Amino acid sequence: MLKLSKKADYGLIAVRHLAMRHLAGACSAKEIARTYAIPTELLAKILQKLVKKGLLVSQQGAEGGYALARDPATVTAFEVIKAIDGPLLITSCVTAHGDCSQAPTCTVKEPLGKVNEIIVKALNSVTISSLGDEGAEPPPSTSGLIQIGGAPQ
Amino acid sequence: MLKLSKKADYGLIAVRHLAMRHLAGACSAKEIARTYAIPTELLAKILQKLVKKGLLVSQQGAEGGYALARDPATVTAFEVIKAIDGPLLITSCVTAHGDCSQAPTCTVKEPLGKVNEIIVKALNSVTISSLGDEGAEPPPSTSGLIQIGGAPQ
DNA sequence: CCAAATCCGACCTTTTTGGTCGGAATTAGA
DNA sequence: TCTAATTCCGACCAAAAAGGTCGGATTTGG
Ligand code: FES
Ligand code: FES
Repeated sequence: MLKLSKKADYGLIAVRHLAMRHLAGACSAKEIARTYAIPTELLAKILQKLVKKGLLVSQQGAEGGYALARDPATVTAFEVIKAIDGPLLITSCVTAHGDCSQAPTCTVKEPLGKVNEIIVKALNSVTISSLGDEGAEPPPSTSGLIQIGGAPQ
Repeated sequence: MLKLSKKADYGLIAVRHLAMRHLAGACSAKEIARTYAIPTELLAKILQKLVKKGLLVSQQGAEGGYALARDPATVTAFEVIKAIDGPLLITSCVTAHGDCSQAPTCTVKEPLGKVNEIIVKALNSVTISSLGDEGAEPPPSTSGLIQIGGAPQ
């Protein structure tokens, strides 16, 4: 259905949270989970994935926790999503075994590939620090409301 | 995982096929299915969905089949996808009951909403007739510059 | 030593997706 | 009129993915 996974969403939220207190110490998974009402163990697993990909660093032991590995301005939403959900491929032909029976006759994967590129570019233009702005200052006037979903019927 | 469903892919292929023989007669689901090695009944159900949404017209009885309801140049990939998979919403918060527990504290759905708009625009810039010719004809408008993060304020 | 925390992998449940089946209604043509 | 071809429609099923949980090992600061 072309939607982001909840894990990726959680990861984005957590990374943004870490970015805001980047210069402070590390932050435990439990604390982040409680702040945003995310299942603790699930968030922990997501964060561990991000550690493995090198986006975060973890400090074990008491008073430990997670922290950003790089500057928030250099980390993009696409990196976080890719680390959690795997490579972003809009075309559904890419199963694990790569055996799309339609591949020889499929006529839409090429134009769709271009769309894929556009999405990646869009996601890459969103840095973690730019996510920070949104929440730090509560928007007093909701003038720029985003409306995309059309009336279905 | 942010990927298109196979049904949507099948639908795109079928619609494109119909577009190529737009001026010829109708085309049976079985014929299309065989051409592209798609399960017949599954394709039929997809086509029926498109009929219900008004993108296709169907002719019952012997020698019947499906045909495009409108000019191929006026139908976009986004319409086909939306008809099959429902409204395109990248944020995972939008379940059927709309009960995202993170909604009050979520800090990423707004910037992600902008990304969503970009995707919709990209999908809307791909018409069915442009799928028809594989001649690498890049859509001249709407796809040149992508800028989302830089809301200057 | 002990408590707090990450780490890690296995496991389960729910939801979504892809695919199938059988039969009713409709239509063109013999 | 009769029949074959075809759309139509809803229910059903199986596989996969997503979301979430658990228990234990390991590390670290006090
Ligand atoms: S369906 Fe796999 S190539 Fe398009
Ligand atoms: S997770 Fe639902 S609002 Fe972001």
